[in-house]
Amino acid sequence: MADLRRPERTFTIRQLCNEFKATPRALRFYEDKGLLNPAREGLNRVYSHKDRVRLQLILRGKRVGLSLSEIRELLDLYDENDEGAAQMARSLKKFRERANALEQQREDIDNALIELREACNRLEKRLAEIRPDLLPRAADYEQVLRARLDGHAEAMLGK
Amino acid sequence: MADLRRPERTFTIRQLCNEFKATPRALRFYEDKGLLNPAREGLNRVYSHKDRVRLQLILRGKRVGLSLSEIRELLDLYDENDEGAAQMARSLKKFRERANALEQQREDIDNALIELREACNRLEKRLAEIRPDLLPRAADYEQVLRARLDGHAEAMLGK
DNA sequence: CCCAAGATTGACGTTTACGTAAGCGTTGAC
DNA sequence: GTCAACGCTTACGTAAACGTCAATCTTGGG
Repeated sequence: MADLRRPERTFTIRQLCNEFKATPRALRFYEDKGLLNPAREGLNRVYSHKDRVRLQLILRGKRVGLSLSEIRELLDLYDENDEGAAQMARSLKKFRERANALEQQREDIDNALIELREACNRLEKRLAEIRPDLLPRAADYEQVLRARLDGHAEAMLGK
Repeated sequence: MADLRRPERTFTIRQLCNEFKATPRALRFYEDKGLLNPAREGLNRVYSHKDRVRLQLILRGKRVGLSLSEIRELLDLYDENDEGAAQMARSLKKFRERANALEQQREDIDNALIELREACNRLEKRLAEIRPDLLPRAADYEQVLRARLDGHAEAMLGK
C-alpha cells in the first residue's frame, strides 16, 4: 500500500490509466506533445514516481481548463529552473489569468441562463394559454433528477 | 427608419452581417446547414424580413450555447407545424435541458475556481517565504478581491 | 508450437464553425 | 476603360484532444 510512495516504484501505462481513469492513447498523446517522458524497458513505457506526479499535474490542469500547451509551459518552467521562485511567480500569474477567464465564463453562462429563462417563461405562458396539457410538470423533473442519481434508481425500480 | 418593420423590405447579405456583426461566410454556412433559405435574385441572396428573424433566432441560440444542428431542429419545428403548440413544448424542453447543462457547467467552473484559488494560495505562501519581492501587488488583486466579495460585498463597500 | 492478451508505432478520422483563398461575374464611380 | 467593391461557388485549412484502425512484436499459458 505504502509502495506508492517508494520512489523506486514504477508503473505501467495501464496502471496509471486505471488509477486516473485515462486511456493509453491519451498518455501517449501527452508524450507526443512533450508533457511526459517515461523511461523505456525495451519498447514498453515505464512510468516513474515523478512521471506519475506530472500526470497528476496534467490532469489537474485539464480540470481547471488549461490547454495542453499551457500545461506544458508550466511543467517546463518547473523543470528548467531549479531554484523555483521566478517560475512560481509565473505559474501564479497563469493561474490568476485562468481564474479571471473562468469568472468571465461564469458571467457568460449567467447571461445565457437569463436569456434561456426568459424564453422559457414566454413559452410557458403561451403554452398555458393554448395547450396547458402540454406543459411539462414537476413529475418530469423528478425523473430527470432521479436519472442523475445513477445506480440508486435500480433499487427503486426493483421495488 | 420604420422600414425595418415593413414586410416587403429585403436585405443584402452584408446588411444583415453589419447589423448582427456576422460575416458573409457565416450566413452562407448557415444556409449550407439548412438554417437559412434566402431567396435569390439571379445569384445574389435576398433576405426577407422572415429570414432576418430566423437569423436572430440562430444567433440567440448560439449565445446560449446551442449547436447549429440543435438550432436547426428548433427552427424546423417552427416551420413544420402551423399550429405551434407541440413544437413549443419541445422547444421548452430543449431550453430547459440547456439550462440544466449550463448550471452543471457553472458548477464545474466553480470547482475549477476552488482548485485554482487553493493553488494560488499555496504559491503565494511559498513565494512570500522565499521571494516576497516577486509577489504581484495589490493592484493585481482588485479583481480577485471583487470576486471574493461577490455577493456579501455591498455592506462592506457601503462603508 | 500456437494462440490470445497487451504493448508499440504510425497514420488517418472525428467534430464544430467557420477562415481563407482562388477564380469569376456584375455594377457603379471616375 | 478600368478599378474598387460586392457577390457567387468550390474547396482546402484550422484547432483540440484524442478515437480508431492497422500492422507488428513480445510474452505467458496451455
